[in-house]
This record gives sequence, structure tokens and C-alpha cells, in this order.
Amino acid sequence: MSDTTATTPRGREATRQRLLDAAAEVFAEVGLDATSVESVCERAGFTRGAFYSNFASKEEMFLELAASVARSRVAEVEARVTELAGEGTLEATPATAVALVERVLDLPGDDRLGVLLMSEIRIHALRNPAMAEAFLEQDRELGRNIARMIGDIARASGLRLALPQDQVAQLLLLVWEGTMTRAVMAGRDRLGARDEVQKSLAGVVPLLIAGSD
Amino acid sequence: MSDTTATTPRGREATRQRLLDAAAEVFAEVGLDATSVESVCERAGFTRGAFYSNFASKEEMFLELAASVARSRVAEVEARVTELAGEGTLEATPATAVALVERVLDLPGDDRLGVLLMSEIRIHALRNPAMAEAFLEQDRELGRNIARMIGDIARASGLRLALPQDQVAQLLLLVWEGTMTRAVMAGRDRLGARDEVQKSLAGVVPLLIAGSD
DNA sequence: GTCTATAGAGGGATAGAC
DNA sequence: GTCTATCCCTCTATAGAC
Repeated sequence: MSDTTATTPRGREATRQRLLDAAAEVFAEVGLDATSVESVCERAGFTRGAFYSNFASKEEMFLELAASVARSRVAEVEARVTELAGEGTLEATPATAVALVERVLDLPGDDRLGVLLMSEIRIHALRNPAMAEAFLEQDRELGRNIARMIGDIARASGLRLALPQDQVAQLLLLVWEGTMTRAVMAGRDRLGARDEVQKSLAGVVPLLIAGSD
Repeated sequence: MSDTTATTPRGREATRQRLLDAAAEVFAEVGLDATSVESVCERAGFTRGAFYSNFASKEEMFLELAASVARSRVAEVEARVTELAGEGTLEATPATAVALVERVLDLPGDDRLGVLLMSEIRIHALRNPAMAEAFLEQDRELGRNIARMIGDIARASGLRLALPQDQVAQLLLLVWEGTMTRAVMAGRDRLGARDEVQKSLAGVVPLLIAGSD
């Protein structure tokens, strides 16, 4: 059935994944430098031997995790934008456009741990040119997808954008990120954070999408 | 002249300050956890003995540094807002208001190292409730001052705000921070970063301050 | 008040058993 | 492929000299 190339064909992938999942939690909770390989292994139910059989080092694993998170986020947003475009449910007023933006940007794992993990990735990107390039590329890719959605909404609804698509998209991402961060810092849970983000967007989005037709 | 209470009256304060300055750099460059007390002392021109004579631990020093940075930022912004109000130079159009906002928010030390240090402080605040409270209080205080300035400008210029003062202020801070972070990550120098921030603000500010009478 | 020396703990990475 | 044992280095924090 499944291809049995080496010794534990799907076991290896499963181990890698369990280690990566555990690492995502620990990295988020205490940061890369304060994370011991042992603590990751413990949470995943392995010992250090398994870790070093799958990853060259703690840093290499962090890079892989960051890349994986970036891919997931971009793919998820792209899928939602495409889905939205396919549904043809893009008619909106400046007020109801907020819900569409929320539907696209409310990513899975964008809870307390997710925000912490993204913050951890971001600060390492600030210090590491290679990571910075990858981070900014993810940011641009997210921006392109949001810009596409914004453009679709404006076109379908006869609304005029107050700023160029790209700038609107970057602004939305920035408001989302900043508001989420502040909400998490204030101890809001997932619902409370969503609430604050919605309030922020409800203020900003109508200014960006002015009615015209 | 100066009060000679103990042994080295102003020498002690000078040592503390040199250690704090050195620590600010190292914390920014590599992060709290990757910082060794030794590296801070080396940069300040001392050895570990001097450090532990002045600070209880690395963490305690970080807290003190974070508090000091927060105080400076709040004080600087407040001083500029008050200065601006005193000058009576608050007449502005939606376009020229950008320069006033810039003049207040372009803080000293808001270069690459400053952004890194604030990011480091922020991520620890995300993980530490006590630091979070202090960080959010600084944020609110900055917001109050910006809101005051925004209100003054609108009143003096006969402009109408598109959103409540507080929300406008928070949005400006958020745009400032997000744009600066992205600019630093892209490797922009101080001038390049200012440029990007100005472009962002030039887009957003006119939407927030709509002309009326 | 600052320096040198050192104790003591922790963690990254490797080697070899199974 | 995973586990156990271990090497070795780094770092925090303290004790005592000056």
C-alpha cells in the first residue's frame, strides 16, 4: 500500500510533524533562545536522539517552522480570497465590507499562541537578513491577495477606494496585526481579540472604501 | 558641592547608566535571553562584579531598562505636543498635518536599534503580565498625548475628525510602529525608514482628518 | 565600588546501543 | 529511527581580594 522505502515510511514524517507542533508551542511560550531541545522533545513524547535524527539543529528547525507557518498563512488567505471570488458574494457597503475582510484574515491559529509565534518569528527576521527576506515576501504575498479581494469588492459594489489597492491592503494587515497584538497583551481570549479587531476595522474600512457609483 | 553620601557619589550613577546604555544595545542586537551579562559589561568597560553591585540580575535590569525607555518616550512626546500647542502653529490642512504628526512621533533613538529594543520589550510584555500592564499603560499615555494634539489641530484648523480622537491616535501609533518595523526589516536606514513612514502617513492622515467648513 | 576566581547548573550536540 | 550516556562549553551568581 504505502511505499516502504526505508524503515518507518510514514512514521518519520509523523515524528517530524509532532516535533514541529511541539516546537511551535514552546517557541511561542518562551522564545527560541529560552527553548531547550529537551523541552520540545518532552512535549512531543520523544528524546533528543529523535530530534537530531530529524533536524540539524534548533535554529535549522526554527527556520523550517517559520517557513511552514508562512506557507500556511499565504495558502489559507489565497484560498479564502479565491473562494470568496467564486461565490460572487462580493457586493458590500462600506459597513458590511468589514465582515468580508474578517472572513479572509481570521486565520486558524491566530490565537494567543499564534500571535506569540508570529512575534517570535518577526523579531528574528528583524535580526536576520535571510529571514527578513522570507518574512517580507510572505507579507507581500498576503498583501497581493488582500489587494485582489479589495479590488473585487470595490468593483462588484460600485465603491471607490480612497487609496491604491496595495496601500489599502498593507494598511489592513497592519491594523489587524497591531490590534491583535495589543488584544493578546491585554489578556483577551480568542473571542475578545476578534472583538477588538472588528472594532478597529469597523472604524478604518469605511474610510478606505468610500461609496461612489 | 555635590552630596558625598557614600563612597562614589556620582560615579555609581555613571556606572549604572553606562551599563544600561550598553545593555540597551546588546538586548536590541541579540535579545534578552541570548545576552550574557559578560557581553554587556565588556561593552560598558566593566566586569561582572560591577554589574552585580548595581543590579540584582539580568532580568531585573531588563525591567528597569524597559521602564526607563517607556518613561523617556512618553515624556518626549508629551513635551513635543505641549511645545506645539504653545507655538500656536497648529493650523494645518489634511495634507500638512502629516508633518505635525511626524514632528511629534519621530522620537530620538527610533532607528534600527530602537525598533529592535522596542520589539524585544514588546515580546516580553506579551509573555509577562506585569510587563504587559506597564507596556499598555505607556501605549495609552502616548495615545492620550497624540489624541490631544489631533484635537488641537482639528480645532485650530476647522477640520473634522473621521473617527473619535482616541481611535485616530491609536491608529496613527499603529501605522507608525508597523511601518517602521517593516522598513527596518527591509534594511532601510534612518532616513529611508522616515521616508516610508511619511508615505504611509501621507495616505492615512488625510482620510482621518477630513476638511469641513 | 570594582576586580578575579570559582562554584554550580544547564543545555547543545554527538556516539553508540538496540 | 529512537534511546541512553556523555562530552564540553557557556553562563549566572557568589565570595573574597584590593
